[in-house]
Amino acid sequence: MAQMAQTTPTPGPGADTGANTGTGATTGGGATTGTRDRIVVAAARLLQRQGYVGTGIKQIAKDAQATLGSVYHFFPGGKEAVAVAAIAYSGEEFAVLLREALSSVEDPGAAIEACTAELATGLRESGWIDGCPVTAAALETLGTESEIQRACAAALGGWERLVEEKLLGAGFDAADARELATTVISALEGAEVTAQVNRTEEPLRMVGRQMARLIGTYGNEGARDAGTAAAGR
Amino acid sequence: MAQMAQTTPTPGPGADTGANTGTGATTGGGATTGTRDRIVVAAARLLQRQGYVGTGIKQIAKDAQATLGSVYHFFPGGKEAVAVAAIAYSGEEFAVLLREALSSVEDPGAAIEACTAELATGLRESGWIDGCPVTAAALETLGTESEIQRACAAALGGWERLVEEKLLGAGFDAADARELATTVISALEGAEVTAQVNRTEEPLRMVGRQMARLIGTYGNEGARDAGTAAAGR
DNA sequence: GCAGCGCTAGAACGAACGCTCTATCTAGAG
DNA sequence: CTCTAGATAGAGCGTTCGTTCTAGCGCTGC
Repeated sequence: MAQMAQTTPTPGPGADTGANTGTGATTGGGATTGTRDRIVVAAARLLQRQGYVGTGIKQIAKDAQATLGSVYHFFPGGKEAVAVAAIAYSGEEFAVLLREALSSVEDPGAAIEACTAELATGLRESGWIDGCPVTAAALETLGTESEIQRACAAALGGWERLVEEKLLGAGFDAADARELATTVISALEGAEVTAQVNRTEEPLRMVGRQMARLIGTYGNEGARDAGTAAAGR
Repeated sequence: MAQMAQTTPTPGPGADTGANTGTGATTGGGATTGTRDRIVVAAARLLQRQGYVGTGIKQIAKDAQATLGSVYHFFPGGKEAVAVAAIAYSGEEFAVLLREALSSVEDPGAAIEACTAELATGLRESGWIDGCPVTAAALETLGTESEIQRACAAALGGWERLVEEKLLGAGFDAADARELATTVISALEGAEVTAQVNRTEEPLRMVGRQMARLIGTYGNEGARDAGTAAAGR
C-alpha cells in the first residue's frame, strides 16, 4: 500500500507464470509489463480504494489498459479470481514494506513505530484513499463462502508472522511474540481506518507510539535498553 | 447489550418484528411510524454485513417489510440518506454497549478487556458476520465526497470519547487519555476484522489483554486520584 | 503460404442497480 | 359526507453489472 507507482518491481511471489509475451500493447508505450501483471496491479489498486463490490471488471480492464477478453483470458475464474490474485499481490507488497521497516531498526518497538510513520505519510500523500488493501475486500465478502477471505486471511497472517519473527529474534517469549504480533497488526489496521476516516495522521502516530510502549514493557529477558521515548510524563 | 434488532441470521418471513409504533423516544407529536424505524434497523444490519455498495435499496425495503415507495418517502435523499441514518443508529447502538461495559468495571483496562470479550462472543454467535457497523461502509465511500464518512467519523469519535472520559475519570492525564482512547478504539476495530477473517475469538481476546496491560502501565507513577484504589488486575 | 495458438478486441446478454413515477389506501378535519 | 395530506404499493425507466461469445490480430513451426 501507500506505494503509488505501478512501476514497483512486481513482487509476484507466487503463481507467477511468466507467460507474458508483451507483444500486444498497442497503445502501451515504453517498457510494457505483461498484460496479466497490469491487470493484477490495477485490480489491487481499485480494490484498495473501492472495495470488491464497488470495483467493476470493466473498470479494472480499462485501468489496466487491457480488454475484457484479456481479463477473462488470464482469469477464467472471473472477478473473484482477479480479486484473489490482486489481494495476494497487495499482501506481498505490504509485506515488503513491513520487512524493510522491521529490519531497518533493531528495537522491535521502534521498528513498528517507524512503520506507522511510513504508513501515515503514504496515506496522506494518497489523499487518504489508499488504505489497507485487504480490509475492505475482506469485510464485504464475509457473508459469502468466497475464496477472497482466505486470501485476506493469508495476507494478514503473513504480516503477523513477520512481526512475530522480529519479536522472537529480539528474545521474546513465543506466546508473548504471537500475542503481540496479532495486537500490533490489528492495531495498525484499525489505526489506518481511523486515520482515513478522520483524514489525519494522528491515529497512526498515536498507535505507533503506544505499540512501542507496549512492546517495551516486555523487556524482561533480553538485554533491552530502556523504553523508547514513550515514557513521558 | 442493546439488542434492538432480531438476531435471525436468515431473512426469514419473520413478521415477528415488534410492532413498534411510536418507538421513537422523542415523540413530540410527529407523525412518525414504525416503518421508518424498521427501515433504519434493517439497513444498519445489512450495511454491517455487506457494506454500502453491496446492499441494495430493494433489499433494505424487503428486509424491513416495507416497500420502495415507503423508503423514498421517509428518505428522499435516497440510498445515501438511509445509510447515514443507519450508521448513526449503529453507532449509538455500540455506544450503549461500550458505555455499559465501561461503567460495569472500575478499572479502565479491565473494562476494555470485558468489552472485547463481549464483542468476541457476539461475533461468534453471529457466525462471524456482524462486525463493526461503520468500518465497511466507511472504507467503501472514502474516495467520494459522501456524507457517509462524516457519519462514520462521528460514530468513531463518539466511541473514543467514551473511552477517554473513562480514563479521565480514573485520573489519567488528558493527553494520555486521548492517545489511549484512540489506540483502544483502533485496536478494537482491527481486532474485530482480524477475528472475522480468521473466524476465531483469539484476536479480540489478545487485543483486550494487551490493551489492559498497556493501560495498566500508566498507573505506576502515582497520579491516580483517591477515588480509584490500586490497579485491579 | 498456411494451419495453429496465444492473446486482443468488443458486441451482446440477462440480471440487478438506484431512482422516478403514478395510483391506491388510510385517517382525521371540516 | 367530502377533502386532503401522509403513507403504501409496485411498475418501469435508463444504466451498469459480470459474463459469454465470436472475430481477428501477430507470431511460430512447417
